[in-house]
Amino acid sequence: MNLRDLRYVCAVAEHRHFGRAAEACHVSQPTLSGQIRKLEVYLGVDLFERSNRIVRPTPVGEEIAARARILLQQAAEIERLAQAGRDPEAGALRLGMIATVAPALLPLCLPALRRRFPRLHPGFVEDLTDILLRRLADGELDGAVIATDPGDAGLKCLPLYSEPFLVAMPKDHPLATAERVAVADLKSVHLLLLTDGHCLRDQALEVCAMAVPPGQIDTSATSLETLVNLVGAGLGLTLVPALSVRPGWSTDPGIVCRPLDEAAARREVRLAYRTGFPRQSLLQQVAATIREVVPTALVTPGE
Amino acid sequence: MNLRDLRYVCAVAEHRHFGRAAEACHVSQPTLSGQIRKLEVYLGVDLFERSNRIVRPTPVGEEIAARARILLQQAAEIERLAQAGRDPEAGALRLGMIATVAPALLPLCLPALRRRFPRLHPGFVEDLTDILLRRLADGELDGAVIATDPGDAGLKCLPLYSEPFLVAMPKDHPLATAERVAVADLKSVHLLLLTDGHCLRDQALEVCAMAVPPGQIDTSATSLETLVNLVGAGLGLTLVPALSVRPGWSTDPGIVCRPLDEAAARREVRLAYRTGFPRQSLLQQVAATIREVVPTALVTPGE
DNA sequence: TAAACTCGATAGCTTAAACCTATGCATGAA
DNA sequence: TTCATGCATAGGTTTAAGCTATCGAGTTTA
Repeated sequence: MNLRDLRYVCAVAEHRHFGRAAEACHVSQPTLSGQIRKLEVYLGVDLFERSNRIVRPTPVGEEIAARARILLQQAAEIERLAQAGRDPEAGALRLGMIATVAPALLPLCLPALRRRFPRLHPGFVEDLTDILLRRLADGELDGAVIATDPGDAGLKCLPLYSEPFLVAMPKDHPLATAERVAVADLKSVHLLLLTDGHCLRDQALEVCAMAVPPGQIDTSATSLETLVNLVGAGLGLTLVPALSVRPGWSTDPGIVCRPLDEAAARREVRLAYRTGFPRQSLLQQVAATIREVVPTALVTPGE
Repeated sequence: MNLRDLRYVCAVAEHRHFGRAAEACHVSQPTLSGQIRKLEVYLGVDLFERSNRIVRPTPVGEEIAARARILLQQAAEIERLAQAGRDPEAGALRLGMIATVAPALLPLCLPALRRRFPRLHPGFVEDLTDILLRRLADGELDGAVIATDPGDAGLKCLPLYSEPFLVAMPKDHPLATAERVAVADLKSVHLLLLTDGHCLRDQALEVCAMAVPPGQIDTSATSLETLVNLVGAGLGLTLVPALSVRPGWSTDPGIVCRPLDEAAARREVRLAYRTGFPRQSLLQQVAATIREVVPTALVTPGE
């Protein structure tokens, strides 16, 4: 049995005339007759009663035609669904972001994404890089904004922006007097870090060319916000990604941020996705949109 | 798009593996891959994400597979429906009967039909021959028990039984003394008839070789029962089909029935049906069943 | 009563497409 | 590096859906 066969049955049931039904189906009358006959043999029932002048559906034929009509409507529905799905800028797009990016980037890119892709329903998840990458690989996410090379096979990246680290310190800290901070000076200060798993923790340590300072585990924070408050309380210094710096910090917790003298003290923020993901062109446009809303100084040439 | 294609989509969505899905569909892997690819091109959407080691339905693919599953179930339902309809002894069978047959024949044949065709749901309509034949031709009835040649093109008949007419008269009527009544004697009696349209009226007149007796129109009855009561009241004589004779008549209205000396004074009761009717074999068995329950003396050799 | 007409069925052929086997190619594991 | 896995591609075969032409039963018209 076939969708075509069912179309033929419906046509004959409607027109009660093989010739006109064939015309409606855009096939010749013998073709339609043959297919109907074949279906009748296959089903083992007569669907139509062909007395000489008139064609009449049998009770079974009537019932089958009625159900076939419904079925064909649903088939058409599926095609319409596909048509809607053909628009890659429509539907849900599930994105992940690492915790040191999301609070700074979301307020910037969300309005832009809404404007640029009005039919898109973006969803956001904030988590550690490893967890985001696992969910991405599992198909739970369509993309993830991270700051490290995913390395993982089957994933690719689109560059978003290159973000320098700033040193955050209390207003009255000795290093705050200079315009820039020398990386070498950081070795002698008390560096506050995020908890394990945050890429920013590892990157901060790398910039300072330090291993985990023993005995500092108690000062690990779970968010940049907390970290900055700890700095304001005079517990130490920390590195803050440029995009996360807030003007309010200087007035409220009394924090100043100074750039480093090392140009390499930065992180590359990128959008990771599965190589097989079918809406890659959408992701490229999403990446472009994000680059547009990030301060131009940070944006890398892009793909 | 095709039912087969949808089956393939469901299989891949379920197994998440082209090879195993192909196996489940009893086709080779390239065949299945090709068909899926073709459907994707036709629909204009990727249904599956083939990253190297894993196959995953896209959101659209997932949705389409879910709907396809429902659709395929309904298609299977149609086939099951046909299978049930394949049994010609099941379902409704709409039969008509003329009014001078139904009251006598129904009580005889209904129990037998129920026993012989337990899955059949026979329905009965009692009306005049012409109306029954029109409804038969229109497809509102599947068969009609009548006592005349339908003549109408497109209809055929199965013989049921050959029914002699008896003369019904009051107990004390002069003709009641003889064992048989001579047809010639009927010319001089007052013959009571059914209203116009009943075949029995025409046949009674034919037996008596009479035209409509003028001035007798007021004595026309609409049922045999009434006619017999009129006879009992002494208003005249009438012809009664053998099967309609009731033993109670001799005690209650005081009627006797006598056979005629003319063997041709009878009617041929038959089952008419459309030549194109698909369940003719069922009708033949129904006719045979009716012949079995009619007193053997009346039954004709049959088809 | 014959001729024309209607309409579904049949015959014979053509073409499209579904299917097969064999092979390629990319990726991940030993 | 080699092997294994798994989907895609290539080329050829077969099924079946399609066509035109024609038949034949049953009506209608002349």
